[in-house]
Amino acid sequence: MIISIDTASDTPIYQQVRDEIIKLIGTKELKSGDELPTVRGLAEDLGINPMTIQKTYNILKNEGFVEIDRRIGVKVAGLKNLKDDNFEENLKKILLEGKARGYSQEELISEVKNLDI
Amino acid sequence: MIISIDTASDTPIYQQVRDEIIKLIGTKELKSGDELPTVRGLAEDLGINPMTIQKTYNILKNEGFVEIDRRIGVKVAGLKNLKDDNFEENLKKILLEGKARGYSQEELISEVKNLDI
Amino acid sequence: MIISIDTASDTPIYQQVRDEIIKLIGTKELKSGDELPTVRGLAEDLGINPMTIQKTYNILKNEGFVEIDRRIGVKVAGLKNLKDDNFEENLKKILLEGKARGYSQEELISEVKNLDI
Amino acid sequence: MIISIDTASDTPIYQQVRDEIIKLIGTKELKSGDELPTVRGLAEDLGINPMTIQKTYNILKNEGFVEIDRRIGVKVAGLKNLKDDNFEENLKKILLEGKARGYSQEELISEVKNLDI
DNA sequence: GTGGTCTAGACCACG
DNA sequence: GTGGTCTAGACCACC
Repeated sequence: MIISIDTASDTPIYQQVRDEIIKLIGTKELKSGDELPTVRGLAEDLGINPMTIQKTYNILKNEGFVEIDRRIGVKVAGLKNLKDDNFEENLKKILLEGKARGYSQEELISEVKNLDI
Repeated sequence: MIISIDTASDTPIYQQVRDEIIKLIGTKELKSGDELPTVRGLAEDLGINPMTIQKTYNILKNEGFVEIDRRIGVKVAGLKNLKDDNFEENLKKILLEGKARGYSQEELISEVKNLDI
Repeated sequence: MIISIDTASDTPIYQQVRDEIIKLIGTKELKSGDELPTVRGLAEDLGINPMTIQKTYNILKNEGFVEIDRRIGVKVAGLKNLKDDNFEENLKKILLEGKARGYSQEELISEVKNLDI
Repeated sequence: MIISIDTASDTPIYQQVRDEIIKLIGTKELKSGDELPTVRGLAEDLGINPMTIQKTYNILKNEGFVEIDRRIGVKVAGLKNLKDDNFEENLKKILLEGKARGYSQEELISEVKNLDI
């Protein structure tokens, strides 16, 4: 599982790791039922504090993306619709920023279509 | 100009104000050349410190969304293409989060189309 | 005389006008004895307050670049060496910034040579 | 790290500190990876408010000269070419001012060469 | 009038 | 420990 973080970024590391894992789910590189690395293992790989990964996994659980089983570990949750007002708000916000930056409707749509290539 | 902020949120106020203003530019409620409220005026309206707005305006200037004219105040910059790698990265990230949440390509595209209504 | 200013810039207008005039002297587009526009005329051309140009001319006089004769107006001063510690300090500062930005000695020297083309 | 500021100057303190740090990078007294003093530490040393240094570091980050790692603090960024139109503009402006002041091409070139001594 | 800078001191998030 | 945010109130430069 390829996750890259940037310790010099101003987004918190736990957040970056969350985003990266969600991206992997979005691209289907991680599918329902797939197991995620252990907290300790991933922390070592990334050279960061295990507590940071712990926090990431808790967030992902609360958001419904993963399930945590003390015996098995962490695995990607079954597909349900995780539609969320807050998410739609954020999506709209960034799409409007795109408009403000001068992107046309067509350009934004092609960004969406490019995801499935 | 209607801007709403949430002082209890964990996203910084200056950031929220930035996002709100960019949304207004995105929806064309603010057009090139329109004047923004004065630093002090907006700060008073929102019940926050002028320096916070000062920071917001400075960021918007650096991002190219507004121009600051000592004589007049702050106004929305002329339309140029403010395409930015970082922005595209963020857009892609949130679109993939949409996929991970179970949104279909069509649903995401209709979000884009809804912007122009 | 072609002078362009940017009212949205954060360098004061009087400063911009000063810099532009000095650039014209540096490129020999303005030579010793040449007359500068009147305060009022230049202010009108640029669409700014005459006091601003007045300030510019005073600065240029104090720096030794121009002479002001109440009867004739403002003209470029005779060539003398206006070497100045402060200037050398500034030059060194910006050259070092060039090094910090990764410019090589050769690149900086070619910038100097390009002035005479 | 020796940084001197002049609180009576009309160039902002945060700007002076920025310039001083860039000079240190330019002279290689600060190299890639070197850690800068903490915000509070440097502020105390200089007898100024921490927010002023905060602003300096933020500017340096945006300009690409430093990286801010939450875990460590602020360090000099890896060498990349930070070439910038605005910088070249400024360089040209001051070089032309040199010509206007009567410096010959050779004198200006020797200023560049002196940097490497 | 406008934006820009600075202070002193507080509180928070991150790791 | 680090940097980041915010306040309340002051003073300054520019036009």
